[in-house]
Amino acid sequence: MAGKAEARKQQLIKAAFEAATDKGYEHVTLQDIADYAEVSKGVPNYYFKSKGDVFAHLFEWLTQRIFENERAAMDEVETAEEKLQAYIGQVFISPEENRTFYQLYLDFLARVKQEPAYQKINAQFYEHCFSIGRSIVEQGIAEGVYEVEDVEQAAVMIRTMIDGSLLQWLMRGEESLHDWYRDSCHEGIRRMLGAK
Amino acid sequence: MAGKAEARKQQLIKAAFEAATDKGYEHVTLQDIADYAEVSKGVPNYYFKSKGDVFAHLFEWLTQRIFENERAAMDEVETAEEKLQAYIGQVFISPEENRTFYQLYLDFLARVKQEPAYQKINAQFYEHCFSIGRSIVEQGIAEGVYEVEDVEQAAVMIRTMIDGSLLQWLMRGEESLHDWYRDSCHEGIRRMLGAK
DNA sequence: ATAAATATTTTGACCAGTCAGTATAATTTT
DNA sequence: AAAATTATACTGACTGGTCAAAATATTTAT
Repeated sequence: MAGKAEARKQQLIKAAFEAATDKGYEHVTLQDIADYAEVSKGVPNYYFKSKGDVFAHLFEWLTQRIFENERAAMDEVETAEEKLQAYIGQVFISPEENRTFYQLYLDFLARVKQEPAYQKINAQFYEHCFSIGRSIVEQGIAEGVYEVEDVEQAAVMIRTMIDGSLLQWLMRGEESLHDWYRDSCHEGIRRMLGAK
Repeated sequence: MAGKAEARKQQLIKAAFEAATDKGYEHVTLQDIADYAEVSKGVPNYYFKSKGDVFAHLFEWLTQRIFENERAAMDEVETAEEKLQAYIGQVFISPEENRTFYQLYLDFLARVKQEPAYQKINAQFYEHCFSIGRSIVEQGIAEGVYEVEDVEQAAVMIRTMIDGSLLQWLMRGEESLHDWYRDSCHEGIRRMLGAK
């Protein structure tokens, strides 16, 4: 039963996610992961090489999920401007989800330097983000609504703006600024792209 | 000898900074701080309430120092465009310094949620950053080189862009992209400000 | 089909190591 | 000598990982 083992792993990753959301990344112990998954202490180490291995898989799951949601939101609409709006809208999905997901993402980022595995996962995530940016910019140029010299630069800067905005919103801890950051980010990106 | 105690504290903060740079924030122990300061284990606890207290002071020192350097760089020049360039130039001071300082700053950011004291220190830092942004934007408008509707929004977005760029550069781990991110960030901000 | 044998998964006690903080002793300063 | 400062030994709590035994599932033999 290979599927069974995979399901267990998923269960443990989910448990680690919930534990991290509740207690904060750095305070999660193997015991916590086991408790949240309602299994005994030995199980995480049976399915994963180590605690760090559990978190690496969680990081992968997290970034994959964020990316897929963003991509899916964009696929719902047609024009470049609509796609940008859908993208931003999905990124700034809600204060609750953003707090949970982005705080954990930030915890991972802080450890990228120490964990080569994390760096690779994040590089993949960035690549996905850049591909989203590129497709919006290229389409926008084709539609004649954007005007940029360097598509790659614009694609990268879109994500820069998004991460900077989310980070700042999260750090300021003011729930109510969520809409403001979403709109400011959106507006800033449009100005950067020379939107008509 | 009040000055003596203050000097000792400074020595311990510096030691914590060096230890964190070498071993990574989360791996620094009280023993490390003592070792780097070349004192014995009991000393940090004599001058600070706890290890967390040492780090809180380090965080304050770090953000204060970053801000003062930025402000000083700007004061060297006259026009808004020059000030923006000086600001960006100081932010992207060098790959080595950026890696050290910004990695540690990131470690702190990841813990802002858990530590109310950190949140306050960072709020103060942001306030300083925004004041820099405001002064550049206001002067630029007065000089007729920038054109923005909302000064406060522009000021905040400048820092958003900077933090996003530094974060991404740091995460990608490609030393050589440093100049590229500096220039892209600069260019992006100028476009955002509607620079002539 | 049933029982025995084998393989897989789960349990939880345990170990070895770490570390923050404390207590007390020694030393230096005033 | 008294007070302030520093050194050192110690404690108590905690954690990641191990492992032998138990439970459960799967396969094989009768």
